Amino acid sequence: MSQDGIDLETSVGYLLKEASAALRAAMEDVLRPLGMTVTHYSCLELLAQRPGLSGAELARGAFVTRQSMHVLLQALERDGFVTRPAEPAVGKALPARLTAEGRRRLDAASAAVRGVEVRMLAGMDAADQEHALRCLRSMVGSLRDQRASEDR
Amino acid sequence: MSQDGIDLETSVGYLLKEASAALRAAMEDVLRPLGMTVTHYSCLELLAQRPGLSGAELARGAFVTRQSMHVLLQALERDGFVTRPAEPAVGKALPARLTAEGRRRLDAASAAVRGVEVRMLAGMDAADQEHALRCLRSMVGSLRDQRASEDR
DNA sequence: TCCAGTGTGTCAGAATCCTGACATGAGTCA
DNA sequence: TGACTCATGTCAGGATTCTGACACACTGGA
Repeated sequence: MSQDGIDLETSVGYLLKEASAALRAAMEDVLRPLGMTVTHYSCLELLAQRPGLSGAELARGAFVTRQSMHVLLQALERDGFVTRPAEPAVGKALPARLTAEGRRRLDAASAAVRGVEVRMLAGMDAADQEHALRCLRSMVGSLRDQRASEDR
Repeated sequence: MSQDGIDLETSVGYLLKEASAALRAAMEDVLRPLGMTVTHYSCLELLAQRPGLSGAELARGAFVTRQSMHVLLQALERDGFVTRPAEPAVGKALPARLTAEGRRRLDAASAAVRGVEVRMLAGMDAADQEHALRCLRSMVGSLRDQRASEDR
């Protein structure tokens, strides 16, 4: 078998993907009864914490392209969960904001997602969680540096 | 702002998604010059470590549906990287195996991906990595238990 | 023996997301 | 002022993935 390759059982990268997939599946399970998708929820949650974000900024925060966020925002606006000015006040960016209805929908979804996260962290004490946060931030930072150094 | 919602800066779930997205982007960057996609690579790596896996098993290991893995396997077989018997020896499962050419392709890709993982873990010592592995395994386990208890 | 349950391969259609491209507005610098 | 770069919104097309469905094969219990 020529011991090269990456051992899946001890690969941080594989575990990372596995955990992310499991989290996404669990979120889909609790969001489906609410008629929401994960990207749906991510967009609303971002807007709640940082009102006035533009479509491109929301896309970066939700890890999708701005084209995908564009169609999502159109749907959210059509359904009355989000409002955007008809014309940009400055530049081209259209700052989006939650409507009262959007906030209501988000509150239900947010509670469900928080439940998922709590259950995900069961079995880990506060020190473990703090350490996990530091490790994840370190990984993100290292990957970003590496990517930037390849000028792209 | 009514302090509900999930603080994105301190949410393990958000960081998890961010790290996973960054890892995937970095892998795409190094695999693109080799003419491979991440799912492509995942399938080959899985087969190298566990020869004879069926399409459904590969799908679970690569976190896609078995329908998606089905079309991927057709392409890999057409390109001569993977072989499968024309008829199942037992049951319906068709055990897949890497060809010599597939193994060659994988070796190059595997080295590139290992480089990404090494750079991702830069700044973390052995103890940190071991701790991160335990945390990730704990999260996966908790999420799976929760999902199983809802019988689906 | 029969039969329900589970796992697998496969086909067809739909939904989702991305790549490519274009035009516009703002900032920078010579 | 004008050229250049960068970020944004938007449209069109294509690629990828998923959902739904069907048929078949093994297993275990009634």
